[in-house]
This record gives sequence, C-alpha cells and structure tokens, in this order.
Amino acid sequence: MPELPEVETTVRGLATVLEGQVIARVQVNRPDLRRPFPPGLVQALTGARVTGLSRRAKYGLIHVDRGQTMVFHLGMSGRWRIDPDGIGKHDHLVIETGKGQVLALNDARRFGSVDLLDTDALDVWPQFAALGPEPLGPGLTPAHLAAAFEGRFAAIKLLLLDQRVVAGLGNIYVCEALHRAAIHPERKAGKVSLAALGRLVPEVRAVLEEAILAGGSTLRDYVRPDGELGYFAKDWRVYGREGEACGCGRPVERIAQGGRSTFFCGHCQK
DNA sequence: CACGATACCTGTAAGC
DNA sequence: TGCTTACAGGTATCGT
Repeated sequence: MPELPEVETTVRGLATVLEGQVIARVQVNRPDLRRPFPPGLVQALTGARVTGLSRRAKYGLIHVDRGQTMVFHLGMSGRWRIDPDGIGKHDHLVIETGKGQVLALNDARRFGSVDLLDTDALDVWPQFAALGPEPLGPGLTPAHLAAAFEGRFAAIKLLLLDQRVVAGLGNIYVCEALHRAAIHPERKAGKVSLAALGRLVPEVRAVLEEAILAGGSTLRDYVRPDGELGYFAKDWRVYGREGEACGCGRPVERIAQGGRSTFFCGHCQK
C-alpha cells in the first residue's frame, strides 16, 4: 500500500480529523509493531492538542503542543482507518479525539513503526538524518543523482529504492518512473548518462504528483466514505502488468531484482 | 564500503 | 473443498 503518495494522502486525510483537536484517548493493543511502541506514548499523547501534521519520506508526523511528534511508518500493510465500524483485527493503536472521532492504525504484517520524538530534534533523529532529499523538493536534481550514482555498479532500480539516495520512492513508482524515462532498470547506476537522469527527475516528480492528485480526487478530500485512507485507482503503465502490452505493443516483462519484482518494457527502456 | 541475501509477519491468490 | 506455494506497496541487518 504505502509509498510516498499514499503516505501523503493518508497524512492529509488524518489532518482533516486531527488538526487542532485534543487527543482524548489513546489505546495500544499490543506491545510492538516492527519495534516496541515508545514507552510513555499513551501518557504523552493523552490530553495533548494536535498542532499539525506533515510527512517526511514515507513517514507521517503528528505534531502535538507539548513539543513532541508522533512519527509513524506504515511498512507494507499499514493503514489508518477513520471512524471504523468497531475495533478490528490488527488495529494496534487507537486514538480518539475530543470530538469523539476514532482513528485506528491497522497493520497486519506489522512492518510499520511508531516513534515519539522531540519536535525540535527530528532532523537529528538517525532515521531522518540518513534520508536523501525529498523527491518533490528542490534537492532531487540530475546532478544529485549523478553524484549518488558515481562509481556505483548496482542496478539503477535498486539504488532508486535506497532511501539514502532519494527518500520516498518505492517499488511501484520506481518501475513507473524508469519506464516513463525510458531507462532500463538493470542499467548500472553509474553508467546512466546525465541526459537520461535529466529525463528521470521530472518523471519521478510526475508519477508521484499524479498519484497524490489521484488520491485526492478518488478519495474525495483524502477520506473515503468508509473511512479508508490512502487507496486510490491505480493506472500503472507497467507495474503489475506482466504480459500485457506496453504502449509500444510489446509485452511488459517481469524480473526479480533484490528479491522484488521489477516490471519494464525491454523495447522502450534501454 | 558496496552489494546481495535474508529476516521480519500475515493475508491473499493461484496452483494442484 | 482443502492444502501448499508464491508473492505482496518496506526496511534493517548480516555475510561476502
């Protein structure tokens, strides 16, 4: 489910419910996700007022008025449910606002995480300090990629998934961006021309921005009537389309890289 | 250090 | 129907 656009959509949806509200109740239903829930999480959040929400890479941030921020990562299967019809299986963290609205962090595989940090120390949090530039920010340039890829022999697809190179890309949007930029996913990163990187950067931005827009329109202001967040119609050009015709007519191919599926067109991508 | 493999955990879909 | 297998949008860690 969650790459950068889905996290962004989720954060915007959560903001409609949480922004400016007091957190009246916090319930933790198991000790951990990928890591233990932070000690004191319930106490820190209960009674606090949410001052704002934001996103960094694939992390969602909920800022409260006590100088702290709850940082969540959705892993592979995480999602927030708004006003769910009862607390269900895998609703590991439940938050209720002063207005009585309920938010449930649901994560079947529990690859996600929740952390509690001082807001003014977010930048030096090791997980954030290690991240590369935001793909939608000014830091992602062809020159940045060229520098990051210099001398590297790993496949470009794999390096684009490395959050230290660019922060927020995942398997779907890397496949899509490489296809749109006509770059073969197995090309050694250090050997991709600056011209090709010049095509790639705007395509990375475009796939992400289009996905965020689709999320907004599909979800109607980022929240579906059933309370689900982050899901929207997918119209990928290659992802999940093995054997189907690429725009050029040739079948989309599927290979494994780093143990994960890569979809591409061997005719369009060189 | 760069890089590939593996582990984490559960659900779902496909194959037999 | 039931059982087994492959695979899933992410990341940390381990060995070479």
